[in-house]
Amino acid sequence: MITKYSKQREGLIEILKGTDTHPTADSLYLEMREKFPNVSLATVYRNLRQLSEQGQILKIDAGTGSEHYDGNPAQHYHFVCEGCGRVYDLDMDVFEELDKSVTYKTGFSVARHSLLFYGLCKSCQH
Amino acid sequence: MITKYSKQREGLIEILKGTDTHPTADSLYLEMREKFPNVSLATVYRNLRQLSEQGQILKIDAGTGSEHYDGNPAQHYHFVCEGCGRVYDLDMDVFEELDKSVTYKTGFSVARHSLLFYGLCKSCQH
DNA sequence: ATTGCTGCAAACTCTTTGCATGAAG
DNA sequence: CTTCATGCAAAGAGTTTGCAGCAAT
Repeated sequence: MITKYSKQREGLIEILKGTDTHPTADSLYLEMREKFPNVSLATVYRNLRQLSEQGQILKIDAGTGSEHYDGNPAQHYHFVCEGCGRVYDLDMDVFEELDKSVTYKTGFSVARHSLLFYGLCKSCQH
Repeated sequence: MITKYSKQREGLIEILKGTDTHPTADSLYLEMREKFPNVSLATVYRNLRQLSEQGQILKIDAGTGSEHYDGNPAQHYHFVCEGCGRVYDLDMDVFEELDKSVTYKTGFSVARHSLLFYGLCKSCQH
């Protein structure tokens, strides 16, 4: 898991840590092109994969057709708007004991869980 | 949302209601070909989509690359094995009030939630 | 007779991979 | 000078769609 520095990866991390909009690879690519006009989509994907495998960022499978990425790797929950596809952070307590309790019940070794809420955000309701 | 009867859709429902293995479209297709040797993958996909839009079955986005389908449309939770990719039903209480509490906190209209646990199942641990 | 469903093939979207070049250590 | 990262293009996987014929109402 040795890694060499790259401007592109650094830039990607910077964008991700600086937003709470949970962008997809494609919109990250568009933002990246402003700083790095020649960056390729493949580089964005490769770095996203590496960073999420290292636990530096979070991959969110929201069921919107493409993955969303979260610069905050700490356990927290999300709301997915079925109107606009946006993903929102939720400010609510994490169920800390849940994984252990499932492990106990099932005999499976539970590493983590994901909790996603679906519905319509404020702008998509009216 | 008017629907005509079709043997293929009937057969698909039958397979789905008769298993708890949460198959993917592709493995459902393989099973379908035993009853309907000429059925096409497109038909499987079209019916899966229709049934899940009607709420007759559940689509589970487990992050394994392809969607899994569940013949039991009642709210319940799942465990995804990161070793073999299998999806298991969990026998645990549903957090009934959760959606309402998120609605209250955020102002979003929450329709449902999905809770997935990740780890290794018994056969994949040793 | 009308409308929905099917099979087939082609198209589409998202993501990964092979390869030659370039940058980091 | 060795190894990893990049850009490009091509390939891959999963899913959807257009269309002509068929089955259900």
